[in-house]
Amino acid sequence: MDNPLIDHESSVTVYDQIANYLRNEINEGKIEKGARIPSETELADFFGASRGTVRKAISLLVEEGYLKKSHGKGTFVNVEKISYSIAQELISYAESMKKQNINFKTTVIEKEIVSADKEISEALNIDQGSQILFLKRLRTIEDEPAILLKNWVSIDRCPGIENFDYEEIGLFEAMETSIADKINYGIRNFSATNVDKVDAELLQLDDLREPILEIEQFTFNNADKPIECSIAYSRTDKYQVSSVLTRE
Amino acid sequence: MDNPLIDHESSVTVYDQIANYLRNEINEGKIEKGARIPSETELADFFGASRGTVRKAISLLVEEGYLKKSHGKGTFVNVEKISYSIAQELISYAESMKKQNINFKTTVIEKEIVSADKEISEALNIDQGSQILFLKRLRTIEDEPAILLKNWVSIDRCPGIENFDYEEIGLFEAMETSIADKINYGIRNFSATNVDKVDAELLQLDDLREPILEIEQFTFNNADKPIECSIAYSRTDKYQVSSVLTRE
DNA sequence: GAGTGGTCTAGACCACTAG
DNA sequence: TAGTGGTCTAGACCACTCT
Repeated sequence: MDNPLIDHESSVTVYDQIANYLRNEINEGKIEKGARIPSETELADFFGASRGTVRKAISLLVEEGYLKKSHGKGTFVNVEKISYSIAQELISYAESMKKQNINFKTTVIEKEIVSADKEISEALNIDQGSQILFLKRLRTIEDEPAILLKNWVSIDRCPGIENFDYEEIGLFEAMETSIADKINYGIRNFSATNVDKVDAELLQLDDLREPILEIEQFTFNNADKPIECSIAYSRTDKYQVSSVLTRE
Repeated sequence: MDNPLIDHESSVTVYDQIANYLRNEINEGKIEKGARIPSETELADFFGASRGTVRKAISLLVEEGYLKKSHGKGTFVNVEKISYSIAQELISYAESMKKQNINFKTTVIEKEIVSADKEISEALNIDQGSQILFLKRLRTIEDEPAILLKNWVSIDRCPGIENFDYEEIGLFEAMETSIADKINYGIRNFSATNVDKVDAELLQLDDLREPILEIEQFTFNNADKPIECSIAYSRTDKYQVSSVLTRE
C-alpha cells in the first residue's frame, strides 16, 4: 500500500517531495522550533520510502538551514532559519532581498548598447568592440538608496538581453530567460572604495569620502565563458551584506 | 580480496580515503585538468567499494570544486580549482591563507585580559564585567600588512584561551582546543570603513581616508551562545576576499 | 540497553548523452 | 545502443547519546 503523501508517478523526486513536506510543516509551525523531528527510520516508515531517501531529503533541509542533525540525539528544527546572502549563494541582489522579504524598487539610470573597451573585453573574454549591454540601476529600500549596480553583459553570449524592462525584472532572471544554458557559477570580490560625485549623489552620500562596500562580480555560463561582469556599490547602513556560515 | 588502497581498519571512512586518493591524483596532475575520471562503477570496482560510497567521495570533491559531474557524460576534473574564501566557509583567515598556500606571518600587537564593557557584553550575551581575552594581531604577507584583527573572546565560554601563543597558533584552533564543543557557526558582516591613526599605521596606509574592508564576525558554540566577536580590517590590495559560488 | 544518526553494501531501474 | 550519472531500495553494522 503506497503512501498517499508520495506520488511515485510524479516527475518530482521522492526525496524532494519529502523535503517539501517537511519544509512546509516547519514553515507552518506544525513542528515547533527547536523540537526533534521523527527519526530517520520513523520517517522512512511514514513516507513508505527507504531510509536512504529520507536521509537525502533531510540533508537538503540541513543545507538550507532548516534542520540540524546531532549524532545519537536526533534531528532538530533550527530555532533561527539561517539566511543565505549574496556572499554565500549565487543569487542576485533582487533575489536576496525577496528572500528576506525586503521591499525594494529598481530605477534604471542608464541602459544602452555600447562596444566593449579593452577592460571589458578582457573581463568578458570577448573581442574588443563586441556589443555590450550596459546597465546602471539603483535599488532603493523604503525610498532610500541602498545599492547602485553597474552591469556589462555580452550580447553575443546573451542574445536579446537588451529587450527587457529592468525596472520590472531582475538581470539574472533575464539572463536565464535569454540563454538556453543556465548561469553556472560566479565570482564575487569584496573590497572598499570611494565613489565619484555622480554616484555619490545617486546613493545620497553626505560626504564624497564615505567608504562604500564594493562587490565586483563575474558570471559564467556552462561553457565556462563569462557572460556578465558588474560592480555593485552598497550602502551597508541600508542593506547589510552578511554570511551565516557553519563549521565543517 | 581487499584492495590495498583502502584500509577498512582505519578510523578514516572509506569515502574519505577514496576522496583523499582522488584529490591527491588531481593535485599531482596524474589526472589531467578537464579530463574525465573513471565512471562510478569503474571506481567502485577499483577501490573494492560500493557505488554509493564512491558517489559520497565524489560529492565531497564536487563540493570542494575539484570535480564536476555531467549527467550522461561523466565526471570531470575542473580546469580551475574553485577556491573557498572566508565569505563562503567558516574558516579563519589563517586557515584560508593556508589553503591558498599564502605565506603569512602573525604579529601579536596586544594580548590582554579585560572586563567586558556594555558593547562587548551585549555582543557576547554575557554579564558586564566578565573576563574577556582581547587580542589584536596583524597578519603580514611577504612582510606587507594584509589584515588587522581584533578579537574579543569570552574566557568563561572558552577557559584557558588566554594561554596560547598566538604568533604560532590560530585563534580558531585555540578555541577548538579549549572548548569541548566545536565551533558551531558564525556570522560575518561586510562593510567599508576608515580606520584610526594607530591602525592606519599598522596597516601602512598612506592616507588615513583610504577605504578599508571591514568584516565583523560573531562565532557561536553548539549551545548557540556567542563565544567570540571580532573585527577584521583587510587591505584588499594585499589579500582579496572573494567568493566563488555556484548557481542552484 | 535502547534509540539515534553515520557508514556501507549489492542490487535495481531510470534519464541523459553520445556514436 | 551502450555507457554515464541520478534515484531508490532493503538490509547490515557501527558510533554516539541518554537513561
